[in-house]
Amino acid sequence: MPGHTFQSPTGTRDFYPADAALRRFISESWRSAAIRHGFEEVDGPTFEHLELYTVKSGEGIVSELFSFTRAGGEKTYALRPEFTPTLARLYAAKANSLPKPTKWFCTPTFFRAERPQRGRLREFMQWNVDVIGDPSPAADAEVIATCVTLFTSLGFTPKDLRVKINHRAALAKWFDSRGIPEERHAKLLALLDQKGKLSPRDFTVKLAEFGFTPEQAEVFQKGVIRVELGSGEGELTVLGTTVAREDIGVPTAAGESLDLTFFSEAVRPLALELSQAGVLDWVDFDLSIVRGLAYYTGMVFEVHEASGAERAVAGGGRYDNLIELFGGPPTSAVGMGMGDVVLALVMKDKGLLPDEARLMELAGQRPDVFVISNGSPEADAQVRSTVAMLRKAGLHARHTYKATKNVGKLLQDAAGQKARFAVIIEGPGQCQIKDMAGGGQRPAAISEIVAAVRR
RNA sequence: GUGGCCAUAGCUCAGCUGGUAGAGCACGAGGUUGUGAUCCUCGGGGUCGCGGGUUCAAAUCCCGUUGGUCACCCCA
Repeated sequence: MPGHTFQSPTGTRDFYPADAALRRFISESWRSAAIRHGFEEVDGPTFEHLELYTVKSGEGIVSELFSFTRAGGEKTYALRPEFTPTLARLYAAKANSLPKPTKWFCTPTFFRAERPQRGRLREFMQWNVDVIGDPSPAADAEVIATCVTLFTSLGFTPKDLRVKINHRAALAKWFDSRGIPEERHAKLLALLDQKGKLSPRDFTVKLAEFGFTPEQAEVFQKGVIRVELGSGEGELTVLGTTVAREDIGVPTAAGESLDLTFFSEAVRPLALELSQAGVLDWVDFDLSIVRGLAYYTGMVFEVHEASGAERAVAGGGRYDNLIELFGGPPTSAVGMGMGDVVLALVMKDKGLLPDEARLMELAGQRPDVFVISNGSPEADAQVRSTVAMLRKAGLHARHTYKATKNVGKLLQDAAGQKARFAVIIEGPGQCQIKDMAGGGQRPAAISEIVAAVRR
C-alpha cells in the first residue's frame, strides 16, 4: 500500500519535545511530593497475568482491558489498567519483612480499553500513593496531605481545587441508624453517586424510597459539610450546614435537616488529623462522594476543580480487605491515584502550565551555552573545540546548524533554543559572553566561560 | 458497546449553489544593518484522512471506513 500513513492508536499520544518535557515535569513533581512525605518508589511489570485483575473485579473487567496471549502460548496476559493488584502482590510476597507502615508510590503508565473522551485516554500516567499497614486516620490524612503538597508545588490554592471526603463505614452506620437494611446500602450508594446525572426532581423521588424527605434530599443534592475546629482544646464541630463559601464556588447546603451524629463520630478523628497536617482548608466533607469501587471500606475521597469543571483530578480511599484478597495477611491500607491527563487539563485551565523554557529548565534540558562565531575564519575554527571543552566540563552546550554567518540570526537561533547564555567567539581565546535573559554582555577569555556559566 | 459533531501544508484556517488548491505563521536558503529586531528575495512542502459511488467534472454531494472530539455506559 504505497502512501499508507500510520496513525497512533486510538487514545494514545505522541510526545514531541515540548510534550515530553511537560510529562517529565508532572512525573517529577509527583516524585518530589511523595518523597517529601516519606514514600519510597516501587514499580512492577507493564503487563500481568489476566487473572490478577479478574480476581478482584470479576470477568466483566476483561472488556476494559488490553489482554493478549503470546503467539503459540497459552497464558493470557493484560496490560496493567491500575496498580493496586500489583501493589498487593508485591506486598503480599514480602509482607513479613516489610516495615509497618509501608509507604510506597509509583508513577507508571496504565492502559484501559475505553473509548477516549475529555480527560480519559487509553494510555496514561498515574501517580499512586499507598500507606499499607496503618489503620489509623493519620494514614488517611497522610495520603491527602501528600496530594495537597503536590497541588501547592504546582501553584494551586484551595480556591482552585477541593478535596471532597466521605466515609463508607460512617455512611453505613448512619444508614443503619435510620433503619435502612444493609442489603439496600449498595443501591443507596449508587444513587448518591448518580446525583449529578439525575434531575433534582428524580433524585428527590428516588431518595424518598429510602425514607428521606425532600428537604433532606436537598442537603444531599448540595451536600457539602463544613467541619470546623472549635476554639480551645482542638474540639471539632461537624455541622449539618456549610458556611457560605461563594468565593470558592462551593454550594451552600440547605439547612440543618439531617441528623449526622453517626457520620460526625467517624469523621471527627480524621478531621483532627487533617487539621494537624495543615490541609483542612482544602477539604470539604461531601456526602455524595461514593467512588465506584466496591472494595473501599472507610474514608473515600476525590479531588475536584472547585467549580466542578473537568473530571476528578484524583481519587482514593481506604481498602482494608484488599491485601488479604490477593493472598497477603490481613492488612489495612489506604491509597490514591492521580492521572496526568486531567491534572494537565486543570493546570491549563488555571494558567499554571509552565512555559517552554521553564519546562526545559525543570526537565534539565535547557542549554547552558550556545556557542557562535563572529564570522571570521579564526573564530569559526574554534567553535567545535569550545563546545567540546564546555561539554567535557559538564555543561549543556550547543552550536548552530545553520549556514548563515549573520550574528543576529545566530543569536536568534540561540534564543529559539532557550539557551541561558550565548558565547560569541571573537578571536584566539577571546569571546563575548551574553546573558540571554538579561541581555547583558561582556568580553571574556574562552577559558572563563565555564566559571561564568556554571551555577 | 451507543450517539452528536469534525477531518484541506508542520500550526491556525479560507476555499460560495460541484469546474481539476490558497493565506498567515512556522520551517529552509540567500542578502542587508555586527547583537535576539526590522526589511528584501527565493524555496520545500497537500493525489484535500482513506476507500467506493453519483457526475462530463468532486476538497465540495452520497455511502462506508479510519482517526479526532464531546457525551452516554463504565470509571480500578
